[in-house]
Amino acid sequence: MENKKFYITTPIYYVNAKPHIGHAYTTIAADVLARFYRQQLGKENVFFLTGTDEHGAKIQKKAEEAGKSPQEFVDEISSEFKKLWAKDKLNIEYDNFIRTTDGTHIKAVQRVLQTLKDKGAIYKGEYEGLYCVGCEQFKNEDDLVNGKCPDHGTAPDLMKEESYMLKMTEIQAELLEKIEKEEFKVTPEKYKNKIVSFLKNQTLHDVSISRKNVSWGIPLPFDESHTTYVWVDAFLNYLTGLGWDGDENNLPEMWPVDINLIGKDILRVHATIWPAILIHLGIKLPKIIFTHGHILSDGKKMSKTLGNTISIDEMLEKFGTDGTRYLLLSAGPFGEDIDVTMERMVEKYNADLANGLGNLISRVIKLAEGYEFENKNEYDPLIWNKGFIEAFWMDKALERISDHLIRKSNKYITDNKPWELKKTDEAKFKEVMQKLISDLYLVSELFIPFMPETSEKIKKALETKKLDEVLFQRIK
RNA sequence: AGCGGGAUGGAGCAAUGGCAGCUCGUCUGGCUCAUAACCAGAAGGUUGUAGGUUCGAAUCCUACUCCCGCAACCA
Repeated sequence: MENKKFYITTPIYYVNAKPHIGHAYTTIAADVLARFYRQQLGKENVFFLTGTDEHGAKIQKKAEEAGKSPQEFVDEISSEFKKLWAKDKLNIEYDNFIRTTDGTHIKAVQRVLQTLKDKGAIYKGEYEGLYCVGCEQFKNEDDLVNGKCPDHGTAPDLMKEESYMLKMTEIQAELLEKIEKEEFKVTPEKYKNKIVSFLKNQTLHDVSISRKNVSWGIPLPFDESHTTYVWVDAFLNYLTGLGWDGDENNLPEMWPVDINLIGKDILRVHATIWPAILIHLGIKLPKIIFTHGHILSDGKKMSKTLGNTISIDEMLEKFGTDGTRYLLLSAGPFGEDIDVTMERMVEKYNADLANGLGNLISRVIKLAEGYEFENKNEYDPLIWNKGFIEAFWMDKALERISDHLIRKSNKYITDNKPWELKKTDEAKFKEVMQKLISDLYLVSELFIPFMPETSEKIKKALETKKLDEVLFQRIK
């Protein structure tokens, strides 16, 4: 059955640091999907949500270090994300940008927590964790260096603290069933397998959903001495981002989520705590959790220590908005880890965009100058990419446009020599050019979701037979 | 230790039982409409190692080597 609406989300990004290439990758992919479905279903039937996650101990600490209030700090970083998504940067066309510090979000979260408490899904228990006395905070294994707090050089103590807990064990069987039956589809397959084996092999323990000594968070409505643990706060954005007020009997029309797009680092929580909350509330689960891989650089995780990071600003500067969008999406199969290096991206940029697409447009426009041609393309652009995009094969979709249209057109020009025909056989010349122009109209339409600006520029050039600027100047 | 992913011509990838293909790079030739771009042809691989199954293996099985990641409240 055909979906009549399409609701897609990115994770909301934690504002402990400025946006990086990974955030950009997820968001570009979501944007391409959203733009594609807007073409298919109409703008009003698509909702694309992104935003920022702004509470928690880590933020509180970072703000302190920066000598700012938490609110100032999160305002600043959140706006960095917004700027990066703007038209002059990555050109992300979201329908809403939610912030977990929005008043409406906070109210809705509190309402949900109260409901969960009333339903008996939340109880008072104890959270056990590694506590650093110097930081007055619980630490995660990942925060530690050689088992010691990096700030204080001391090993944290195993400590217990009063905390409210969300019942996980009792929903485990139901969750597993929903995942196995793909009522709650975790995809690609390998990630589903991961989660299924995880859920089969151990009993989920109840999770702590509050913190006692973190002030930068949403206070529990039934115990103001606790703030809400960030994950619980964050997950609910997928609902509050639609304007939901926290009443489970009054869900937004766009619900459920069609695609929760996430990176593999946050798969486990998204496939356990998030659905657990919804099951407790009696709300339908998202249809699909799509997990994509990470961006590696030279086969390794990007890290400052290794010095192999590639900044998104650097990419934008070098490749422009559409170049960056193209390169990230075509770097490898969506879902797998993709490996990028600046060197290879420059190569691909030159090969596909400058020498391929850009040069093709130049030569066709020059040849067509002074003549009139229409768009006589016979293919339906909405069908052309459909199968691929529905399968999330954005890289394959791009590859096929390159192969079937761009390379073929270049060959067609060489084979038919329109510059000669122009002098010797005008009828044939017009026929050849008409075919080229029509194919390029198709190219411009197919690129709409991927490279909206470029698509526009191509269309304009085809209509006016003039190219105002060189598309994708070759990088030396 | 365990779990997951991977190893294919110089580089990056494709091919899940049937002649090992694509892009980039290299070499040679062609073209001159175009962004020193475009087109054609060529060279280059005993598919990580060792065994096994099969008429047939990159693909299935076993063992091993190496690389990467994960190892629940890290957003």
